[in-house]
Amino acid sequence: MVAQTIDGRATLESVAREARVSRQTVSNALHRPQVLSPDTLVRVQRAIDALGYRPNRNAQSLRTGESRLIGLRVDPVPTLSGGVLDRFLHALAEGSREHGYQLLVFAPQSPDDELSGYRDLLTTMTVDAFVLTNTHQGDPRLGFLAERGTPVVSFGRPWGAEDDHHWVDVDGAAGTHQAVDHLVAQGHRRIAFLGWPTGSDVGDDRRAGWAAALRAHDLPAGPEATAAEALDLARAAALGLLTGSADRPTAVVCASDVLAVGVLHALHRLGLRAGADVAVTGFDDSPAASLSDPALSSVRQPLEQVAAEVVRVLGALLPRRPMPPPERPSGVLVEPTLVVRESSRARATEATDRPPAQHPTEENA
Amino acid sequence: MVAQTIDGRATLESVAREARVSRQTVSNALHRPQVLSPDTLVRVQRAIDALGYRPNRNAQSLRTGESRLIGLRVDPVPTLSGGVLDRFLHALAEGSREHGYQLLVFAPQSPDDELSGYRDLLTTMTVDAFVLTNTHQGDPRLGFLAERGTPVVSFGRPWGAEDDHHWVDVDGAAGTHQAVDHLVAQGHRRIAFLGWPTGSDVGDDRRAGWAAALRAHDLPAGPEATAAEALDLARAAALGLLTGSADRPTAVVCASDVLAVGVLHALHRLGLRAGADVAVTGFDDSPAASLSDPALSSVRQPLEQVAAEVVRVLGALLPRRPMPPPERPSGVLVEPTLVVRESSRARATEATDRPPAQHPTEENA
DNA sequence: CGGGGTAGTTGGAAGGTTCCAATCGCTCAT
DNA sequence: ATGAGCGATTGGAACCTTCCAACTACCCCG
Repeated sequence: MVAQTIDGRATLESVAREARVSRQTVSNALHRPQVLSPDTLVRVQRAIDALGYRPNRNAQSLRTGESRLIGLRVDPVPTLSGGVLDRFLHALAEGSREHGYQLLVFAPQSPDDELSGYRDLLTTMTVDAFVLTNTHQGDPRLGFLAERGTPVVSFGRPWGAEDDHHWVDVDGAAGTHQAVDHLVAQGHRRIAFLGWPTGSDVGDDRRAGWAAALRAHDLPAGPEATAAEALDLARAAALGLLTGSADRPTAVVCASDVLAVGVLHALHRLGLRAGADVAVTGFDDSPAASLSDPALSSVRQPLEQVAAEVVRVLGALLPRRPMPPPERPSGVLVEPTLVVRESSRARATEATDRPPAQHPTEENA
Repeated sequence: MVAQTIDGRATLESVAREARVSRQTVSNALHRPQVLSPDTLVRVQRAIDALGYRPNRNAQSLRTGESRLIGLRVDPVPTLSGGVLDRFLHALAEGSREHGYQLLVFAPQSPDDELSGYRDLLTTMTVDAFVLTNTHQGDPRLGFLAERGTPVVSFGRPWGAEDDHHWVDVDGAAGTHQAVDHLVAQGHRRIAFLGWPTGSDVGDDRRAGWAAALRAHDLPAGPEATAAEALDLARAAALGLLTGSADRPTAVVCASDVLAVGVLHALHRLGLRAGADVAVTGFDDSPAASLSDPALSSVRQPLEQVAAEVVRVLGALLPRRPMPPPERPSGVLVEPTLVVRESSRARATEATDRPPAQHPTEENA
């Protein structure tokens, strides 16, 4: 009985013949099995298995107008630095698959027209939705996509006024706050901050967490400095921070791992021991963090969780149901976790200090 | 005149009406413009522009049986470590686009069935071809895909006997050979190697380059050691290498950046200065390389070039022409480049040495 | 002046799916 | 007994494109 089509690909039609039912019944077996009588269902199932039938995705997409693909742009200059993209991408692909979607990764086409890539994928009906990363204030993509009703979720919140889109973000301020908590628990009182130049939303947020934590602990505002995301600039700024005033900070919270490594270098140059003399924390837990000497404590973004949330929010937007409830734009903020390593751990002499249980160490991170 | 369809999407049909020609003529205008009379062509073109028409990719795919998507699996444990995936992915997306293809990124489904993801994407006609990474000897994917004639190019050569598929790879041996050349030019004579445990094809290849280079320079085989890809193991192995024998090596070539950073740590622990006392080179030029102290010289894989070659080879395989010439499997080997930083540069006192011009320094890398 | 060739253009069909309206076979209440 | 009602199943149409065969002018040559 098992009669394949010429080129071996089973179709709805061929399955229907095999099971001696109509096309539509096979389709129902796949999409609304409850409407079929039990014995018909098993008969169709058997035929499907026998022929190894899998629906042709292109035909489905053509008919339904949905491609079940989610677009994600990868930029030439990595917007998600140092291995962050790796983790996020995998988590996103995984999550999408669980919702029956797949990920289409594309590169920007023309640097002048920011939107062309998105427009193309939409008008050719190649993708149903987008995940945006690295959105900035007044990002033209948000308006453009909202205008044509494309489901969009951005990794990164709308820092500006209009938050008329869905987003998922990591609470950077909570991350630096955690870092300060940890340092205070280690006995530190003068805690400095090394951040990016003012004006970057993410950077300002991380600074705010540090400042708020100092206030929460009734500590005076520590010294601070800024440097762009480059090792030599960070090192120079750190030198200033560590030699500038009479009472040197005993700890430095940084807005990124690169900045933190700059501090480590500065300490080394000054003959100070990171961890023992001055504690340092970074942000992002990039691969470099565990390789630095001493290993760098760093705030780790829960990218798997971010990706899962992104997919969840997108999933609610996607299957264009009849009369979609005018769902208000939803924002989700997830908490990062400090990974404690040597750069912020007191040495053996102070090992009697109760280790703060809420902060995972490398082993269980 | 400009009459959009109800929901705003232009179709071939609507363009045809607008230009007062038949559907087929519009299709010809897109695919075989030379068969149209010049004035018809411009008339159709005008209509296309006026309506903003772009062909529906799903309909095209259904009709032609080609989705114009290339599948790439991203694995939970990053097979391309430390930012390598970032670069490769972007380059691949870019290259695909230039050939009219796009990249579909998927996560493995069930860990037990290695092939299920590939099979699904094929039988649902979601992708036309695959790019494989991290292929190993007897990789089941190669046989499976070859069996059903799927175009495949792997990043990584078939180390085993049967090389019946197309591949692009980086000449790791050439990379370590370059490193040795550079070190010899700096006056080093006792050059050690720190690699991975024997049995890894990639690792063995990198070791072979080091060994061959020593022979080429008439140098005795230096000491060597192995460690798995972990910082503490690398450090321990490096300590053995540096303290084991009477005449300590003055340079260590490593099979990875992690191993090299382990050597840096060991040197620091021994009170030796990396670069000045013992030169060190890594492999992959991961972000951590430029952050280490001192900055690590490292062999950089030309991933952009690899991706371009992958797409080129795939491009030749893809449009299923009538009677495809039984093209023999082609292999492409591209050369990596050593990026020289402080970890392998003699200090100021020896700055009179002529810097080897063939090796780019960080600035022009 | 009629027939073969050609450049340009055309309508029908197919590709595999889902939506829609209709049909079939029963049961149950009247 | 009969028609309403319901669960189960069905065929036709549509989604949009490309392939194929055919058709229309028109030119040229015999």
